[in-house]
Amino acid sequence: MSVISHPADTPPPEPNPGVDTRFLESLIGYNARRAALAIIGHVLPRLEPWGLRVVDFTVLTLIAHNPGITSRQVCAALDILPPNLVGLVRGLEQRGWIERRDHPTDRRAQALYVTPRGAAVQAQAQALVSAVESSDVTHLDDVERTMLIRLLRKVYLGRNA
Amino acid sequence: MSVISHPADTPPPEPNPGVDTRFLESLIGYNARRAALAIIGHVLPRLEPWGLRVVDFTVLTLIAHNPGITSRQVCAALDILPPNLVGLVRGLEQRGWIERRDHPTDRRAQALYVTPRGAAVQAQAQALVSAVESSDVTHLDDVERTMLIRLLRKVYLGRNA
DNA sequence: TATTGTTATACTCTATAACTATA
DNA sequence: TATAGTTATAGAGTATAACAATA
Repeated sequence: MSVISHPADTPPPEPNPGVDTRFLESLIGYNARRAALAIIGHVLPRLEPWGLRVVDFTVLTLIAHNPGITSRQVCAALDILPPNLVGLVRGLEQRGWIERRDHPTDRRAQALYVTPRGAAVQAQAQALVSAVESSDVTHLDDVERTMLIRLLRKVYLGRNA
Repeated sequence: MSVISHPADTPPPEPNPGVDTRFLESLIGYNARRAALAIIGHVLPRLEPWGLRVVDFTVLTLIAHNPGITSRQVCAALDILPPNLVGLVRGLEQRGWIERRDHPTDRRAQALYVTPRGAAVQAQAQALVSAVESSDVTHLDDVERTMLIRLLRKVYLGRNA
């Protein structure tokens, strides 16, 4: 595919009058990707003031909502490979937003916690992300939004929507 | 975010029992991305026998459906940057699936066409992709599928669904 | 023997700058 | 002056192998 991301907030690709894209537009994968990139395109520049990328926000959020979570669990939840998480965690730690403590029962692992400052940043960013999703995507009413999420979950989970 | 792609057909990430991902799961962007990656994960290995990646298939399809289309138009339709398309077009050409001819009116541009072999490959691949989408994603009935696509288009186009 | 976190590294994907030949 | 296609290259993002410490 490719329907890509770009500099940050490039205008949405088409409509490209002369070109027939009907087959691609009949594919759920194509449309889901375009929708995801459109939303990320809106969220990205609004997180930039904090120096947060979407991944950073996602990891920070997961730690905020799951005090004491391990790196391994973050990796599993977000499907990030362990080597690629190392830098993300280090970045958040260096900015004083999270801290690592000894894991209570497993001395190999480390328990991750947000600091008070990290919690504040996360809360603001979360509010902002929620707002962007339900304002920029406000072409959808609540029923449609709920329906859309249910259908998407059905696609990637298979029935347990 | 990250909910990534992986080796090719890694099992879908979670469910990760202990971890609270409720906020992320309330986001359309998160769910759309997961759905897109799940589908791509199914399509990818099935295109591999032809040596086609998803981008290759998308470009080939666009040329097949739009004889005489220019590189610039392909870029605009798929939101690929021109430098990144060069290698894709060259690859398809070297395999004898597309050819470039002089553009009838603009001597800077070149018109792209599928060859008979290219058309055959594209038709098979298209049938396969359609089949994968409506079998692996068959958790959705036709009504749901139509609804899902309409809602996704509404997200990235804004009303003209 | 398997797992956690880590380093180092490779590979792919996406983006920028700059050039040529036309328009 | 602007656009189509191209080269070269830089930078993200994603993946693999291998190791020390612990389970």
